[in-house]
Amino acid sequence: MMTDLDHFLSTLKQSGMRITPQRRAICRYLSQTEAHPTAAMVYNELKPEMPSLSLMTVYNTLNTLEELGAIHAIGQAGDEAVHYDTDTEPHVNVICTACRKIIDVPSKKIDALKREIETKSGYRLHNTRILFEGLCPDCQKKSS
Amino acid sequence: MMTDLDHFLSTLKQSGMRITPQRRAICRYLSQTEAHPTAAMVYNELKPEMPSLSLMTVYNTLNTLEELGAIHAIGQAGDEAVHYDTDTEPHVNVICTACRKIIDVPSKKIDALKREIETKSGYRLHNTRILFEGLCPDCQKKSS
DNA sequence: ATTACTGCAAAAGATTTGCACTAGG
DNA sequence: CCTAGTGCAAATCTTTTGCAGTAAT
Repeated sequence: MMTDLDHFLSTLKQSGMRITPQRRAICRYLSQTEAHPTAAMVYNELKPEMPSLSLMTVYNTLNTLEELGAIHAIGQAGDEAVHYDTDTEPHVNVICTACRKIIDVPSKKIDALKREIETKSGYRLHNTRILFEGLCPDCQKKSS
Repeated sequence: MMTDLDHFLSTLKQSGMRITPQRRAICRYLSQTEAHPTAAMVYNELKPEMPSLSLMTVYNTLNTLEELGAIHAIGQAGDEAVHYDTDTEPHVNVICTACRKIIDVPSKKIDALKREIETKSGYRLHNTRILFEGLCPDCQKKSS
């Protein structure tokens, strides 16, 4: 079976990029996390087990992976920094304005929306970023 | 007739905020522009006619207007800074990856998508940010 | 052996903060 | 009059750049 980790690594290799221990660690983290991490989050998670890792390498690797289309930048989620999404299929990101949790929600409606916008605007679309903000079930309970 | 400018100013006033010449100028610019400006763009546009204006006041005012819901931040559009949108109705922003032009496109499908996501996720949604990236008609011609 | 990658330090760019002065209500 | 707003300078935070040493292929 082809794991997500293998997918990331072979994407790098096929583009002529070298597989370094740092990149391997970053890809492994990305393939295992449910979060939508920022560069700083990746760095803080991996730093303990790889003290030599520098934040700059994290930025480099995330940029490279994004250019190769293996991950997507979903922009700042109401906060400071750019969050990344390892799910590259069109889907909706939903973020809780209270606890900042981000989840992915698929929808069959996205494709039709994209085609409608393409027709109406005349643009040829190749990237989709849909973000809803709201209160997650947990935070709804807490606030009531 | 209630102009957009009046709308912005009365929103400020009703929240107990003072109407200063700077805020009036910023609101006037926002009500007249077709662009999706960043703070720096607003500043550069108004600086010639109001040399005393400071970038900081622009940030303050845009933040205030956003908190009041009069404008929306649409996040960085692939580039550096946060762009603002004076259209607060749910709609799609489409940005050209070549010339960076941003247009608004309405769609009746957004409401159904939002309801679907609300049902599937359990989140109570209150903000919508939909961004498509692609090539605008002009840039398609140029590249062919 | 090459050449790309890493990591440090410093830079760049956007946004925020502290504070004295000014002016809107 | 009194408080909020302004504008300056400096701080902060994220991200990028320059460069010498290091390591992947």
